[in-house]
Amino acid sequence: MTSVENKTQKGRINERLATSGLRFTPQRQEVYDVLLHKRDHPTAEEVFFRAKQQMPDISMATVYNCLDALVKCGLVKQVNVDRGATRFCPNMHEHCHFHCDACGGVYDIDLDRTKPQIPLPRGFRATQFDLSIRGLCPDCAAKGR
Amino acid sequence: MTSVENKTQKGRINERLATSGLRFTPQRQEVYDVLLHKRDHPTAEEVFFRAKQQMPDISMATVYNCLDALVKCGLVKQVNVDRGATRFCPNMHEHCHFHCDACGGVYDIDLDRTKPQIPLPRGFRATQFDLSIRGLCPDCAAKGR
DNA sequence: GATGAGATTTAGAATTATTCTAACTATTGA
DNA sequence: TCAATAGTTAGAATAATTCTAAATCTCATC
Repeated sequence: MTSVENKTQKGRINERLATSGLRFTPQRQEVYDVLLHKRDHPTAEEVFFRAKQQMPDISMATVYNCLDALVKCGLVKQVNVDRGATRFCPNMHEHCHFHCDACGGVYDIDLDRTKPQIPLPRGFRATQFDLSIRGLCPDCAAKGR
Repeated sequence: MTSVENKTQKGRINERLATSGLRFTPQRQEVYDVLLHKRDHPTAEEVFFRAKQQMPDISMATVYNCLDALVKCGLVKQVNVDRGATRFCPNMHEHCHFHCDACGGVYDIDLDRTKPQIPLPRGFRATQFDLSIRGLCPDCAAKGR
């Protein structure tokens, strides 16, 4: 990340937090950085370990708080893969998630052009669609797992 | 349920369990009956309370075991609503779930004619699509919540 | 800069949903 | 009938998350 990119990114997170009445803190910045840095949909615990590398005193409770704040202000999405721990994702584009049954990986699938259209019975009012797909990722499919 | 329907239903559960190498037991029957009786997507705990009415000695562990067996043999589907407890559903038709943000209710939405078609990037092999929709159910929408 | 209100962080306790364990019981096939 | 196997049970253990209360930080105002 160049220093200019870094600055605009900081501006954005600061602004987003502010509009939700939340403060910009080093911990929130760090947690967000972790998510931006490696986009593999880490769990709260994984975020905690990665954040600890840069900020050894950060606590698990703070990671939960920060993730919560980032979700609330619209910078981060929660991803629920079945029963496992919640995962987090800084991709706010219209997308869904592919879960590989072999390696457990989670991949973003773009939905820009193909939002599913589901006719709902009379009276239902939908605000959010959430699609998840299971199967084999390209690597695991190639290995014939 | 008439006695004839009851008989065919018993035959079906027995057969389904058998083909998965599982035994037909009164507890599994009871748990399945609970799900068929009120199709409101109960949690394991709710199933436990309802089953206890008819079978006071049934235990929570058994309810989990039975639900697991029913899922394994293809009579029941698990429904994950966000972070909450897993819910269970005896509807094996192609369908998805609508979660009402106001009352918390879960409704089946039929997908017979409109399976979402998502173009996956090269290499991905999907085996299962899982769509969930959030919003307001007809009741809550009408009450303007 | 000092001050105080309110937000945030922290460690650890508490909670919730679920799985595990080991003893007991029931069923099935030889 | 008997042994092998499957299922049930209560309670302990675990995993993920939320709660609590004290300490710390931040920001607007003096």
